[in-house]
Amino acid sequence: MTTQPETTRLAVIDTDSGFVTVLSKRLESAGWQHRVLSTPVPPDELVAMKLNALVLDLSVLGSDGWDYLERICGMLPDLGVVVCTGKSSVAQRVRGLRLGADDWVSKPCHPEEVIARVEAVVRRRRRSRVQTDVGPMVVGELEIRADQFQAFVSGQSLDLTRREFELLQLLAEAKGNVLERESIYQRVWGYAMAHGDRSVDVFVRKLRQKLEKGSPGWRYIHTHFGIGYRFDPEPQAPEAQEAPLPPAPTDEAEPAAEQQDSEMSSAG
Amino acid sequence: MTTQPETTRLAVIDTDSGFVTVLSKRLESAGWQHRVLSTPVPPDELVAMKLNALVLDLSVLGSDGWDYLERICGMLPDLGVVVCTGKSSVAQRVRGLRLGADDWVSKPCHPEEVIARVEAVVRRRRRSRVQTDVGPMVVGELEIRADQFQAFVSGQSLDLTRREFELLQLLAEAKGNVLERESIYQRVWGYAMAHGDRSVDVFVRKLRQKLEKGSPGWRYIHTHFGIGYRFDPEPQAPEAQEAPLPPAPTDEAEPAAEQQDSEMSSAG
DNA sequence: TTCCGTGTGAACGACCTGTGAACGCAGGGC
DNA sequence: GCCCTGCGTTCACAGGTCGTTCACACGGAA
Repeated sequence: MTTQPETTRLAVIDTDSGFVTVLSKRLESAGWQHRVLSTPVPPDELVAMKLNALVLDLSVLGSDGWDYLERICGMLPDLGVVVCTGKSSVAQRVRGLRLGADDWVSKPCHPEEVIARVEAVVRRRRRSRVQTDVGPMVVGELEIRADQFQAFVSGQSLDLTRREFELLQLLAEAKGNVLERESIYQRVWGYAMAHGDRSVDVFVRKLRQKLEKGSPGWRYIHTHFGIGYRFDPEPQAPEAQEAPLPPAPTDEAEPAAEQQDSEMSSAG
Repeated sequence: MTTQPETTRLAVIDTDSGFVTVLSKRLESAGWQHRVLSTPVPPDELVAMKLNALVLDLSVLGSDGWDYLERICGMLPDLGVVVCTGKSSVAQRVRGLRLGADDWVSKPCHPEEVIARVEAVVRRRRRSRVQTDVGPMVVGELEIRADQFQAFVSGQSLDLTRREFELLQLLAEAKGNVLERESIYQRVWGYAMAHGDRSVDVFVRKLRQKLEKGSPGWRYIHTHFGIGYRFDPEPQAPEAQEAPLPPAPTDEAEPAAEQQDSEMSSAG
C-alpha cells in the first residue's frame, strides 16, 4: 500500500538523435515524465526541474564533462545519475563513478537496459530515503495525509481505520473518475474480488458516515449505479453550512438531507 | 542511523579464483572487510554477516540464480548487490536489475571498476542515511544522545539497550510520522521482517516501560492499529507534575507541535 | 410491476496488540 | 572451565478492534 504514484522524472542530456528517439519512445510508453536536452544545462536549471534521475552522455560536454558531472552530483545528491556514453576506458568509468555517477553504460546499448539501470538507481535512492515528504492532499474540507494514514478536517482526525483510509486515498487519487468495484477491491485488498462480495459497499458506507460526521455539508463519494464509485467533493447546501462547528454531535437528525439516501430503516 | 560502520563489509560469491584473487588483493589494500564465498550461502547466513554489499556471480548458482537473487534482494533491501558474471544478454541484465540487483558487470572486467561500482552503490545507500547525526535531540522531557547511544531525562540515563535506543532514535527522527512495523524492522534490524515477528512490539513495550519510569506523565509512543507506531511526546496530565526541570530550550522541545490525531489508544 | 443492485444495521470471528515469561546465546568475572 | 548476568527472541494468553458476512429495506432499470 502507501502506493503514492511516484512517477519518475528523468532528463536525458544527449545529442545522439537515434538513441534519444528510441529511448524517448520507450519512456513514453512506460509513462515516465522525461525531457530531452541536447546541450548541457546549468546545474541550477537541473535543480529546478526536480528530477529523479539523469541520463548523461559525457561526450556532449567535451573536456568539461568531468567538472560538470562532479558539480551536478555535488549539488544534487539525491539525483540518480547514469552516464551513457561511447567507448570508454576502465579508468574513465572509475573516475566517473568516483565523481558521483551511479552507473555507467557504454554505447551502443539497449534502451531497455538503460531504463532498467535508471530504475535500479532510483529504486535504491527511494528505498533509503526517509519518507517524510509526502505532501498532504487537500480536497474539499479534507486533508488526506499519507504520512499519517489518516484524514483530517481542520486538524481533527476522522479516525479512519487502515482500510477506510486506503479506500479514501484510492478514490481521492482518482478524483473525478469512476472506479469499478472490482478495480477498487483489487487495488485496496490486493487480490481479486469474489463474486457477490459486498465489502467495498460496506466500506464506502463507513467512509461516508465518517466524512459526514467530520465534514457535514459536503458530499464526497458518489454512486454510479451498476458500475462503482466516484470521488468528487461537492458542497451540498451552499448556505448556512460552512460554520466550522460541530454543534450538537448527538444523533443525525439532519434536516436538510434532501433527495435520496437519508435513513430509511425504521426497523433498524 | 544505525551508526558506525565506516568501513564497508562486502562478500563475494564467485568461484573464479583468478578474478577473486585479484579482487581480494585490491580490497585488502583498500581496507574493506570482505569475505569470499565459493558456494551460495543461505540468505539467513548472509543476514548474519551484516553486509553492506555483495558481489555475486550468478553462474555459481546455475538455474537457481534468479530465485536466489530475488530472495536476497527481497530479504535485504539495504544490501547493495552487484552481479558480476560472464557473458549475458540484455534481457538477462534487465531481468537481474528488475529483480533487485543494483548493478551488473560483465566479465572480463577490471577489479577497480567492480570496486568503483560497489562504492557507487553503497554511497547511494549511505548518502541519504546520515544527515541528522550529531546534535543531541530534545523531545518532551527526553534528551536523545546519539553519541552515547542513550537517552536521558534530566541527566539521568534511561538505561536503554542498544536495540531499544536504535528503535527510539528511529521513531524520534520520524517525529509525527507513522512508521509501519515492516519499515521499523527493516531499518533497525537491517533486513526484512518475517511474517508474524513480534519483536517490534516487544521492544516498543520495553521502551514504553523505561520511558514511563523515567518520564512519567508523558506519552511518547502511540499505536496505530494495523499500521505501526508514531512518536510524539504528549504531556499526559498537565497538573500533578512535579515540573522539575527546565528542559533545554533548544529547537525541538515542542510538545504539542502537530495537531494531535486520534490514534486508537491501546489500553485505554 | 419485477428484478437486481445498493444502503444499512448488526453480529460473528479473525486478526492485531499488550503483556508476562521462558528460552538461548554471548560476554565477563571467578 | 563454570556460573552469572544482560540481552534479544519466541511463545502463550488476554482483551480489544476491525473486517466480513448476513438479512433486510430501498431504489433504479427493464
